[in-house]
Amino acid sequence: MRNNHDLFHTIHQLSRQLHKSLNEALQPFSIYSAQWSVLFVLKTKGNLTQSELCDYLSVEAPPMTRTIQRLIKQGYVKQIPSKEDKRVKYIQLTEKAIAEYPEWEKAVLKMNDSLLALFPKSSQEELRKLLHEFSIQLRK
Amino acid sequence: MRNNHDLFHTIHQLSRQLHKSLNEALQPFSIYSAQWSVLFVLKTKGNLTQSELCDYLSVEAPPMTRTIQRLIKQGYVKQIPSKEDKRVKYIQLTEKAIAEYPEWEKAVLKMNDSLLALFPKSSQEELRKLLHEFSIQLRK
DNA sequence: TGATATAGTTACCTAGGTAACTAATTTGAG
DNA sequence: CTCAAATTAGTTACCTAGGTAACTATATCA
Repeated sequence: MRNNHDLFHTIHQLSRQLHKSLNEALQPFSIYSAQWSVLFVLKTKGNLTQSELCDYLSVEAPPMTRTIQRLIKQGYVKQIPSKEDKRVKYIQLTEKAIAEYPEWEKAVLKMNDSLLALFPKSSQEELRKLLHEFSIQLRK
Repeated sequence: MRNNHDLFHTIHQLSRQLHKSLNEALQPFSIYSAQWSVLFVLKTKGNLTQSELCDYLSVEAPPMTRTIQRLIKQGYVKQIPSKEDKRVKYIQLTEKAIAEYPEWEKAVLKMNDSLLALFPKSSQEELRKLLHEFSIQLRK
């Protein structure tokens, strides 16, 4: 019983800590973690609609709208109206974003590595596996 | 490399999902997860100062001030000025909070159980262990 | 005693959630 | 086949949660 509180609390705390580190790594580039997550998905998956972005990142539509509007203001992303469905907007990385992406990625990978440096590779794998299983069970 | 993004993303997502469930469980009582976490610590550890609460919950002082002020407004908690140090305020559960606590706890435990029901006990233990180790490594 | 540290607050920031809405599309009953 | 009803994509407004910076008041220390 006590243990479940602790388990959930540890997950929550870890999440905040990782977020904080990510934001530190991205600070020199004036982007925040929410924006980075969108840029990352777009870079790896190609152009997506906003709802596809929501699905990939498991985020509701309203925060996604906000993040995208901010990325547009920063000139990192463009909204491209779909021709088949007038409701849909595809999100596309700009040249500027593609040019700067490697720097962002370098900073993020460096931070990730430093966070995981002291945590054995085998434990990382095990943790990844367990979290994934848990996460799937929750969705049932 | 990709894997680290996934690992961190999964933790983050899990954290939000658990939070959401906790808030659902607490909704009938009009308290939110942040308030519950304070009530829980006070019940198990006894009266604490605000900074002790911050330490236990790994939360910065300003959000703690807000959560406590809300609990005061709801009549669940009292601030008791320390006699030795005029800066310090001890936080104490009210009679009302102590009376209602068992209901809250029942709802939370029920939700926790249902979230973990499909996730084998041994995996839970393993996950707890790994998260704890990781979390300690990060603090180094 | 003057400099420094600590407890708590205030103001303002990002992140994510729900509810209510608009506009466009899909469905299904007649 | 058609048109009203239901669904879907995205936005707006407003909520909780947590963070930093700057501040006040008190304590500690050199």
